Amino acid sequence: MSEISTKPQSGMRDFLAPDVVRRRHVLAVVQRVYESFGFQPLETPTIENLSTLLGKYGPEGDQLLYRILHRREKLQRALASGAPTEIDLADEGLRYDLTVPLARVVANYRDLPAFYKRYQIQPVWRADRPAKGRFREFYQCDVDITGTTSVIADAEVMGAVAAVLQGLGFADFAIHVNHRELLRAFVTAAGIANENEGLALIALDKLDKIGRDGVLQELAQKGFANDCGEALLHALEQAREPGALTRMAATEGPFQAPSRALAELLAVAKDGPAAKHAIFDPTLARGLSYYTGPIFEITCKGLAGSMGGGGRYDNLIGMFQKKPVPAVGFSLGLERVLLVMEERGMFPPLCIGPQVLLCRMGDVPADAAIRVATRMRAQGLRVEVYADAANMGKMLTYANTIGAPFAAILGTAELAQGTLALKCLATGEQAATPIDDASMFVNKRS
RNA sequence: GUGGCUGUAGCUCAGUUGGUUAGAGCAUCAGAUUGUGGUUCUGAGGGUCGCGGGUUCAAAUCCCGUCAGCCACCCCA
Repeated sequence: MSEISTKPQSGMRDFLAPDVVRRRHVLAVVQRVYESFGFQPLETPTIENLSTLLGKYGPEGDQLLYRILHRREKLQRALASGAPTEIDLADEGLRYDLTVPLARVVANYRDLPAFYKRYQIQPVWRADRPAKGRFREFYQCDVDITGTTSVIADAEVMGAVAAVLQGLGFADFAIHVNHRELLRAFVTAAGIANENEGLALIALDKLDKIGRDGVLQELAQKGFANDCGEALLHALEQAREPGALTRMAATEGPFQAPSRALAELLAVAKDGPAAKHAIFDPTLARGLSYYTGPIFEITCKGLAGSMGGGGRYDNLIGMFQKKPVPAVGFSLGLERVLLVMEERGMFPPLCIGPQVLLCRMGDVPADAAIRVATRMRAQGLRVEVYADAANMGKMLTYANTIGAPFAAILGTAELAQGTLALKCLATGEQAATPIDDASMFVNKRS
């Protein structure tokens, strides 16, 4: 009697071998490329204090945090207190991204290098509604550089993710680049109050999808005066025209500084892997509230959301210590990358199962089979021993089922001679082979 | 959070206007074949028709509710 659901939790998945090898294939490229840029690995705990997590991502982000209920006495005490609030019931949560844990680490280990370059590949959790390419448990592949406001750092994180995508075979992705200060200047110039900046930017972000009228409608719906919306749209449309960035960079006023910064960033990035991919996009707005300077987002044809995002966050680390430390980072979403690669058939042939199934005939003792398998494995072969006693037809069928390309038949005759009847299942070729030559036989035919 | 679609065997799905004991393919297992597989043939196991209620002589089928999954939007990686 089994009424327990065997499905994984909504928004979370089991990965069987074919999934695992594809994920590993991508992660191997990510790791290799990140390390080639001089980033060093970091891993942090799954669980963080809620005080670490709360207030860093904006109100929507706080809502999506997985919280961990108190245990035992603490829980009893909280429940007994009458009307417990969320804060009374939990003081820990699952990490929501890798940037905030990094900020905590930088504040906690004061002896890190002045320019701490770390990469981190770990799962994060968001209590979001699952959809295509969106999960509640997913992997982020982050690169960050702390301790400098240099444009080199910005360009390097852009270059690192661009190099990863190129290494995986992508050619048609775009890295949208914008600047928080520039957005703020647009919003202010249009006569919109600072506290409504977020609302306005969300509407603007949709310009490509719902069009000019759609954005105006949405702005009106959110209570913005018509001429405010009109002014904002007009300014942004002008900013999208070719040469607008250089023009703004040359014009005194609130647009000048961020425009100059972006122009410089694009100029520097041009000599790295992000060349050809980086584009100025004045409508790009990102949801996370900790960004302060340049912001990035990667898009790719055929993908609804983004493959990755990032930006500069010069005030986040300062929330964990007195001394502010500037930082910039970029995050690739492993599942998004996999989704596109899957749809486009971008994976090379990948296999990991056993190369050889060792078929023990009924009259061969089990310990002899183990001895032979051990000698074969010592040659570097991946060997599975058929566990049950069975006739040969069944064992060969099983070899096909698990995708093993070779079968090694071990009967009393072979055992006496120290050989194996090695069979290539694709061609049917079979030869009596000394046990220690098994890898030669296999490698010659693989 | 909004809108839509779908829930029948492990998987993919049929199932007529509501009508006897709910089917097929794939997969699994067994046998034909106890030292030679992929093909073929024979057979077997496997179902609370998502769940709950209603209408009806009769419900997988119609109605209501609910849950789950998928798609689009929103937001994000």
